[in-house]
Amino acid sequence: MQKEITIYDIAKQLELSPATVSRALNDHPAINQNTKTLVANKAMEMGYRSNMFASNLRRQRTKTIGVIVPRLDSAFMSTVLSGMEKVANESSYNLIISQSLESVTKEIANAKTMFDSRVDGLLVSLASDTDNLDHFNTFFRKGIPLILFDRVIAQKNCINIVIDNQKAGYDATIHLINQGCKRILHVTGSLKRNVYADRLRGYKLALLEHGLTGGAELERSTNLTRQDGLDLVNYIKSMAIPPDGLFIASDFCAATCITALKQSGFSVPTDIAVVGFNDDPVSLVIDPGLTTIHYPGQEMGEIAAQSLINHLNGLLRLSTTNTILLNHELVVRGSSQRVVSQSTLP
Amino acid sequence: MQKEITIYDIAKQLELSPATVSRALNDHPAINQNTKTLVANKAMEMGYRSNMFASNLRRQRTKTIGVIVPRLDSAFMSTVLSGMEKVANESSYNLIISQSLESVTKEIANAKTMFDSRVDGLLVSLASDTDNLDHFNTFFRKGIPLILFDRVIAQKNCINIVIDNQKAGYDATIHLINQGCKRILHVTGSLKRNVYADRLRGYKLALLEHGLTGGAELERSTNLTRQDGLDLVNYIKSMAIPPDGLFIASDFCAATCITALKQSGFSVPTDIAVVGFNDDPVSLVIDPGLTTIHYPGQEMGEIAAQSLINHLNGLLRLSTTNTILLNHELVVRGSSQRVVSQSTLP
DNA sequence: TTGTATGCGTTATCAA
DNA sequence: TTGATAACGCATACAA
Repeated sequence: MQKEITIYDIAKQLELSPATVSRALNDHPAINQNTKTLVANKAMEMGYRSNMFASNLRRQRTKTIGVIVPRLDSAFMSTVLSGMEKVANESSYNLIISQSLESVTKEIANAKTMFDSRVDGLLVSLASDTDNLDHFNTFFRKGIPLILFDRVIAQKNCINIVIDNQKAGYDATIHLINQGCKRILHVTGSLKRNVYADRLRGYKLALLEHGLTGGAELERSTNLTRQDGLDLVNYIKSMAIPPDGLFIASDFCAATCITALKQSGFSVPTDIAVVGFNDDPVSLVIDPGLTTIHYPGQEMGEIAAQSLINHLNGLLRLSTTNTILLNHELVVRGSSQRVVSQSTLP
Repeated sequence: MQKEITIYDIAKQLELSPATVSRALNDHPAINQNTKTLVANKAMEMGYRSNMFASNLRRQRTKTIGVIVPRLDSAFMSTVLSGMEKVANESSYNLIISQSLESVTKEIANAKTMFDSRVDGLLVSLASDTDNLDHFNTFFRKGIPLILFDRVIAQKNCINIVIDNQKAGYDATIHLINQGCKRILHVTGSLKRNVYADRLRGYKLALLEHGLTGGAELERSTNLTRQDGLDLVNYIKSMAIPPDGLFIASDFCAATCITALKQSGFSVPTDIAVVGFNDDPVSLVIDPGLTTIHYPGQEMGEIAAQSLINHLNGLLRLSTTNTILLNHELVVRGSSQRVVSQSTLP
């Protein structure tokens, strides 16, 4: 447990002032090049490490970004986080990550912790029951940038990074219609959240455009869990006229549902064609392969982190950009392909 | 962007000394209860938040735990992280998370960042090509606790948290043997890593005990990716005598392999029985359901974080405990069940 | 039970 | 190009 080396120690050994050492270490333009290398070498030799607290205390910034997500243990979110970590790391920002577990109460507590940790900026995807952004007012008041991604609420002074969920929902539904589906059941999550409300809107629009029937019986709002996937089959069996198409807003839920459908004697895609959402790894494993909307998670994480860092460096003004829209893509696999006889299973 | 409130501001308003305010805020025993509530209320009223940097600078600790994992975007790792976050949050520790992307070079860089961030302790799962713990020497020297989990290297002064991978490998293999398999192919990852080396050892032991043939032809070291799962089928088709059992050290790889096997006309489990590892969500979705070793990820994360925090609080001495072994469990599903006719698919 | 005084390690301002 | 000095906000040893 050796003593910690400070710039004073370096200064003493080099017969310089601490101020000069500090400037040399920070590559200050007004410092002689020779002095810089001298200091750098000495620092290395003595095993110096800068004290970020002292530095942060002085500079009033932390080089830390806070991240609040609904759940850490989701395939989609882990790709997003992976992208964020990559970008943050490259710009030598640290990431403090916490999860709301889909509860606004915990989200509020997490926001407070982040505030007390004095993060330079915040990246947030909202819990399923969050109604407003009041708990981030402390951030807004202090001018700490907040970027919402995936699950967002539109608000001034706050970038949203999303895909066009309505268009994605529309694309998915149109695809089913093109495969000959006439009666399409849509299963979605909490309609408080843009991601689900927008997909539903897209679905309805597509039906409307093609003069197809929708209505309450064909719209199910669930938690999109494994169990919901299984329950769905019972619901389908209970229907007077079962659907011939299924658009489920989560791949994992869709995959369990397909498994259960097959066990109940339904044939996929012949009896019921299925489209999921997210392009979760599971969609490649299920048989038949799951048609889905590819969601660029890694990219979304990278762009969110990069936008925040750019803003912090004054390279991007939040007020000029308000929403960043990422491209999604329909990935057609076996679970929905009726027109072409041979599936494109991987 | 209002001015930041400090304990001095509170002290002035209350006509107390900053020291008293500081102590009151920290619930110091020597402070009058009335004073405490007085200070607490005033702090709340004025919108005070403590400055962690000033505090850390004084106390020489950070209330921050560093986490280095191979990949963020894995189902298993995200459950581990979820457990860690839960425990850390409850004890008001922050988590700084970074990924090595399976590269020892990046792991070294991450370790340095963590060191400079002055984390109070470190939770690490090693990259696939890490040979030793030299890059953590700076931590050892300063007495900063390091806990390795899942992918570990045994070392003095450093807790390992693992499951008994050898026993798990043994259990998986024995199960296949009990299902009548005589020729079992084992597919695993980098043998530098305990998790894979131990599983292989367990596999070999089980074969040995039952007088079954093993050998190089039946041991494949891969990266356990999706592609490896697909390639495996080609390998199997190229074998003079194909295996009748498959023990794959990763569920996702096993699942893709099953899909490919079925497409190549193999029947699972009749022709080839398959056992995976991890109890990844995918194992419930694949048809037939994947027999696997349940790996307690969430629990591992919780225990790792809790052990570290206990140590930091002086409640647990690292030297007394060296390895914490978590229970695994064989979960039997359809992919391996030959003896019982009806599968236990969910 | 409370107050005084000091230092934690940096960086920014001003001066040289 | 470098140096002296004063904060940054807090927690503690010592005094009272």
